[in-house]
Amino acid sequence: MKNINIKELACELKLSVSTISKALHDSHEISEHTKRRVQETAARLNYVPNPYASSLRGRKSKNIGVVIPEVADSFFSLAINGIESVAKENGYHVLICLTHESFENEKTILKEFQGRRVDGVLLSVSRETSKSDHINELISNGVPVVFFDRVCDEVQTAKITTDDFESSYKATEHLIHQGCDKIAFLGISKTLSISNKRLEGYLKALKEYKIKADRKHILLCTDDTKQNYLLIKKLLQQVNSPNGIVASVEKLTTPVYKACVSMKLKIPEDIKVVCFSNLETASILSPSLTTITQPAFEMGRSAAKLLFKALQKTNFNLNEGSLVIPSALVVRGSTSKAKKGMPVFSKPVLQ
Amino acid sequence: MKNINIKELACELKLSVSTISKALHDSHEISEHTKRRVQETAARLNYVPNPYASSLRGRKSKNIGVVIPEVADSFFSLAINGIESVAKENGYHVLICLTHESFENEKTILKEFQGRRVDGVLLSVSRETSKSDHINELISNGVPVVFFDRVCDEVQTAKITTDDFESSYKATEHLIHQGCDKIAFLGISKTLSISNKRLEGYLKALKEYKIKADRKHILLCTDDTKQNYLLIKKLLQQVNSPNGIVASVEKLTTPVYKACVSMKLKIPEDIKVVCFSNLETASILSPSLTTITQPAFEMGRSAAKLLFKALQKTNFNLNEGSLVIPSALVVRGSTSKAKKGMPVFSKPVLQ
DNA sequence: GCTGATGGCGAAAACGGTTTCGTAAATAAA
DNA sequence: TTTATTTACGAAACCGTTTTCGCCATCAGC
Repeated sequence: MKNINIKELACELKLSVSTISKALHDSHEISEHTKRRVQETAARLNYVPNPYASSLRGRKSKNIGVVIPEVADSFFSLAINGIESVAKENGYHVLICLTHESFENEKTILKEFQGRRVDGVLLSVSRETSKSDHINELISNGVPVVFFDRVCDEVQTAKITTDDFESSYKATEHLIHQGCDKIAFLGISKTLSISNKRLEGYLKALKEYKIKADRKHILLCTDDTKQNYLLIKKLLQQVNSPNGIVASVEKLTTPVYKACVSMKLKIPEDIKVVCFSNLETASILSPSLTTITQPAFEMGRSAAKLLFKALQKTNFNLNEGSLVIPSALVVRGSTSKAKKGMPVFSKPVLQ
Repeated sequence: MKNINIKELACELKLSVSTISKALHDSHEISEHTKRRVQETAARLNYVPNPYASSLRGRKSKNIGVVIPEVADSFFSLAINGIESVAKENGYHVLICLTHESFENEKTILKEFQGRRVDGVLLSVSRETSKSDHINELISNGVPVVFFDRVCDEVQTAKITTDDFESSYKATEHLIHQGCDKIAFLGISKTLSISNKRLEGYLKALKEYKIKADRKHILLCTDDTKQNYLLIKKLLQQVNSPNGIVASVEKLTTPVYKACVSMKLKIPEDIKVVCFSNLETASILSPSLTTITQPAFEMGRSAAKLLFKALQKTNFNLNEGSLVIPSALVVRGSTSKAKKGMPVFSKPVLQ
């Protein structure tokens, strides 16, 4: 059925446009009788308000922007689920914008958001992002921003993160306890908050256990899976080849496993692997993967909740809303000391 | 820097609002000199046009809606990548709406879209969707809809699908060739297009190879992973337990593998598994998973391209744009006849 | 019977752009 | 020189809502 606008609806009901609008918003100015009449006729004639007219007048779009590096990643897709659940509760829509890990893309997107296409932004920065002017400008233009996972420390706003440092420390410590003494760390960025904190946690653990950190064991991966595979393979070919790997992001899982297969290294006998990952399939990998599982859904939810608080109360101070939600180390086969019924190739060196 | 509107910009330049608007849209009515002046000042004063004002007047939102059951799924997240790439090329934004497989949610979302929040819709219906009035109403209100993957046959519009019937046939045939004679099919809906076509392909293969279809081997799974696990376990416990499984959606992978582990059934020795899936980790599962890999990215791109064609040409007939993009059967360990160095427990029955 | 509240509604101004139409000056054609 | 055309711009309508303000009627209080 053809859709009408408020003017036609007013005409049909022989009421003014303003009365219709008020009736549909349940205003106290309008009698119950009229409200019912309006609502019934609106439903009958298939009236759906034009959101742009409302947004223009009301200065709010009922959209929030979610700016993330990519969507084909368990962490981000679970976070989206969390965000969407809160958005829905608040009658909001979710605009997903992908930076594809490009700083330029991120700048372009945030610039556009200054036009008020969205009322607020949930942001997980690209791995190229090291400056934050574009974010501060958005905020200074009145669009609240809440970071989640990948933050810019110098921006004064709420940040929902997980305990990157501690969990990376735990992951590394776990590898050490399992007998690794040459542990590699796979990062994805020199500037990215999470990558650095995870690196620091790793280094702290090495230091604590008196293991000398080796520059050659710290690998900076790229955005390309194929290339990462080659880089990891090269890592495994070097003279002092590692017997443990901490992979700081999920997308490195497949290249790590494949590189090991190609190098005929058995996990966990020859090399043990732990990965920051939310892959549902971690438990059915060959071998099952020990992971640092991030609270992706909760992080999305918390970030969105905070954003909506800021949108509701004008004087809400986002600086005080930051939250750290702990990740969990889930120990599985890829770091076990010896696989049942299988020969042990690597000797535990510590413990 | 504080953001200004077109009126203030006009004031600053001592020009009229209409001249500014035209200059920024590179209208022939405006002199090159003025255009440059306007563009420079606009950039300097940080002018970002309000999209709602434009949308209201111009009757287009520069948004497309993507309505899908869920986002934490490789197929859909890859499809989103494809969609987003095309949207970006066209200067559009992507509004992601999740139905969570609920028909009611789907109806609510499409109803809202009648308000013109989006210029067009890419839709993959929920598994509960069996009627299509809500879709037809949206279309009859002038919002073009392109289906992808999960379609409603009776709706007259473009559909981008993959060869569900054929690939399911191939998957089943492959299992038969590998020696399975009791093959189970795991579906997710009685009404869903893909589920039914895949079921038919499966049945066709059984018939072709003179294998009697067994009602007890056709399982309707739910939306809950835990429950699916239990259902599959029950399937494997029955008297005439299957020695092959065709799982029609990706999310069934984990429960299938876990159910097999719990039943102490070895894949592929005791039971072979093929799954419709775009999981990147398929190749590193234990054992690696034979998949029907759908062209998710391409399907997203094609659907989006078609939608934009319809948005550009007013008389474009979407009925003629339908496309079937073939899936690929990628044979891996979960269906191999015998694993190297491992005893073969199940005997090939056919061939 | 007069004043002050109150309840129920309508007219009109916003919101910030785009687009149509008009017009003055400059240029070209006659 | 006169007329037609082109160039470059401005005024104002318009998109569909929301919201402010004003109005009239009714009613209570005195």
